[in-house]
Amino acid sequence: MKKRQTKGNTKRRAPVQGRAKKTVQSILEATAQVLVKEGYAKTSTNKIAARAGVSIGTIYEYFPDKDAVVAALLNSIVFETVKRLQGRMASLIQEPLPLAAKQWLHAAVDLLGEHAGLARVVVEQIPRLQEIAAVQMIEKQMLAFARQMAVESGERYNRSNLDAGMFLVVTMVRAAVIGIALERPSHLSAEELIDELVNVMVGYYNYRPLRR
Amino acid sequence: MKKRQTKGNTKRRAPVQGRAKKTVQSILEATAQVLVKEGYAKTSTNKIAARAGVSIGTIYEYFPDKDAVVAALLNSIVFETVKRLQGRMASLIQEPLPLAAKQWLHAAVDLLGEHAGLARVVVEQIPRLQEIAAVQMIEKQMLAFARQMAVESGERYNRSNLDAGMFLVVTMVRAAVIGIALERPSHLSAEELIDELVNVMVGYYNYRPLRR
DNA sequence: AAAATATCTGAGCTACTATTCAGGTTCTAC
DNA sequence: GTAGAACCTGAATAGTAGCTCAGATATTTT
Repeated sequence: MKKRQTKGNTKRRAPVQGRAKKTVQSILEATAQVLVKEGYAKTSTNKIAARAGVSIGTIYEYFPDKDAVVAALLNSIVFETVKRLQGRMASLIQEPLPLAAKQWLHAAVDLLGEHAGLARVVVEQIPRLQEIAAVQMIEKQMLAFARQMAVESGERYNRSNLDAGMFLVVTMVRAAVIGIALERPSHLSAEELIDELVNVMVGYYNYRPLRR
Repeated sequence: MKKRQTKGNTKRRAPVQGRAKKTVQSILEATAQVLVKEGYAKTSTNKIAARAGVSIGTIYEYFPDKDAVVAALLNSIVFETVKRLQGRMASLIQEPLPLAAKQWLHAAVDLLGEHAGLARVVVEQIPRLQEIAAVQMIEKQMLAFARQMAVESGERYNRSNLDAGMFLVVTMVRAAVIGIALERPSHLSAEELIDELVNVMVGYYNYRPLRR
């Protein structure tokens, strides 16, 4: 079935003519649809080809394997969205931190919410998510925020618990954002959950343990 | 391949003789090994049977399908471990909360850490994890802690932000525990991460926003 | 318009997969 | 010791997976 060992031919043609670019685009769109409808495990290159209205061979003209198609889809969605939000993001740096954090969180929750069906599949079914470039990019932004909040919160941190704190903040905020966007109980609004999440963060950064 | 629709025959024999119980046990052990070695997607009933040294038919004598085998494995591990920790858990209720939380977190991190290889596969590759009884059981305990801490922390909460806070705490602590047990960078000890996690919680519960 | 290149097709190959079932073996109860 | 239940076997069924490749079609370059 697989031949993961003999990687050999990971390179494929890049589309150069207009029609080929459209073909690739339709493959990505079909991939999103099949993923949402069938889940990752039942998504096959044959189904993608059928839905895209292209022959199976065409997929392998541009992608070395199934995972490459999925990775390309995710990268295209995230990079496109990040580009759209870039302006808003840039202006955030000037604002007072809790407010900036709040807006960043809103943007992140919205991004996931817009593609909820796909995001659900991606988050809970796709293995090796961390290896995808687009995901790494977003986490890097989160880390920047976390570090800045820690720095501004003053002298409590030494080298070691700064690292620990940042690791936790990144891990926990990621989970919270995903939870708010995809698993939020209907009686809670994203708005109030984000407010409360900011409270968690501010509470933590303001907190001074009695003695260490 | 599958016939999820026509569920029909979900019932199988339960082992009654000693030899059958041993067989089932060896199937579960083999399942754990194959899962760790191959990952969920590449785990097949045939591989499990081969590793367990039983014929493929035997698996279907006791389990209706592949997922049932995996679910049985997880339930057996968690229930067994929970039973082992039951005494420790019970005595926790009396202790002051931050300390109790800390010990509970330690137990949870240890539990995952003891089965790290398997836990990694389970957490990142197994779909519909929430449906497994053993998982629900652990989350329920977590919720109990979160609620008690909120109650003891006094009058800040109204109905709505109490719910929001609990949702966040459960979501975030789950992610933190998994992260500490499975993705902890080597220069950070579980000990200090747990301490810092308790700080996050206590900081949050003590925090009083300026105005609402 | 011919040659070169890009694009696309789909039958076909191999390697699995989950699951069944007819029949054999071992145990337990009478 | 014999009937019947419990247990176990493994060839067989029917299906899907990923992926290749020889060749057809379309576009661009010369």
